[in-house]
Amino acid sequence: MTRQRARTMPSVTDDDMWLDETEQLAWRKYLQMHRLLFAHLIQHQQREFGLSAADYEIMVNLSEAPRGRMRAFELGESTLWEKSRLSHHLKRMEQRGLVCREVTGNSRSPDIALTAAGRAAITGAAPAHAANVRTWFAEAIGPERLAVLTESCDAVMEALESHDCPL
Amino acid sequence: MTRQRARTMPSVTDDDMWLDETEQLAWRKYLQMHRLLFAHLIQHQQREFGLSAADYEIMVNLSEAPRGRMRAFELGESTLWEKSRLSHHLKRMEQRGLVCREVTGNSRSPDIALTAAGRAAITGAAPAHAANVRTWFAEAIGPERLAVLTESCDAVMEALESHDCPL
DNA sequence: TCAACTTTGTTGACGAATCATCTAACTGAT
DNA sequence: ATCAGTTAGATGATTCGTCAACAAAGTTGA
Repeated sequence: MTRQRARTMPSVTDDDMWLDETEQLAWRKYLQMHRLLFAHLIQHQQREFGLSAADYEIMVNLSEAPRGRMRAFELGESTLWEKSRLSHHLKRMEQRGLVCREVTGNSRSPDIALTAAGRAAITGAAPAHAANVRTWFAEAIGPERLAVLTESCDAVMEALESHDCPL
Repeated sequence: MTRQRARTMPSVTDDDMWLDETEQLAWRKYLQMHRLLFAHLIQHQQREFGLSAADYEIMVNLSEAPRGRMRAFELGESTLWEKSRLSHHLKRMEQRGLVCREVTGNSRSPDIALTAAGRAAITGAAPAHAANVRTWFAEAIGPERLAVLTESCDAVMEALESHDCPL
């Protein structure tokens, strides 16, 4: 599996630098699948519930939090978003009335909490979203291949962690 | 009361609407893997070569085209981008000197072609990109699982096409 | 107590993506 | 030839995401 025939200098004409046919196909198909799947999921959710993927991600995290409230940086950790993106997006969601900032007794930065409208929005959207993920992803792939996919995801993430890049 | 299992109609209270543990895990892991993988790929390419994922996608298509030139709508078909996104992005790439618009003999809309600088940019970046995709994706997953993944992608795309949504 | 440092969060500017709209060119039928 | 319908492409407004800089606390240490 390792690439034998390593040369002294990388060159664009050197086949070893490139993906072979199968890898190429797998990669392109993966890219296409991901793009299509997300186009469908997002479009659905946007059209039916007015929630973007970003909105949804925030609100799922909030709704699963112990008391329905989290500090902004905790949201940042679970979503892996940049803090500025998070800040900007929370401001917009606050203006739309989906979340609010509430100061807890002590004088730390405020918690982010779902408003009643916000909670209604996810609980309204979640079933349809779950159903879509199920039919288009989980059921389409099927249990055996899904298990393999999960392994593959682990393998990729391990490779990312071990191989150079601390990101 | 609402907990009894509906048989005839789908319902939000029906367990069948939700993802089970395994599906849930698979989906979240997939989301996380994709996010991490792309963060690494894009960051690398951006940092080392100043090319975004979008730039790269355009230029790969152009470099593989018969005579290194394509009509804009052909690029649109192979990238699956919206035409306005394509138009905006091509304008920016043109301003950066990566591509140019060239009118071919007859009076149709101009072809999009790589400039010398543009060609140099991909041929410079492509090996590193291919190597990254290989180590982080193809080799990490391994040939057997990669084959299964490819099947899964096909299955998802079929499901998307058959099931309602014309997108 | 004071200064350096880290953590948490905000802001503004700019690049990128989407949507709706608009234009020009091609197609084809009368 | 002309009018309608489609296709290819551009544009502007709006929104989203990133980057860099900033600010306000909290922490550590002399």
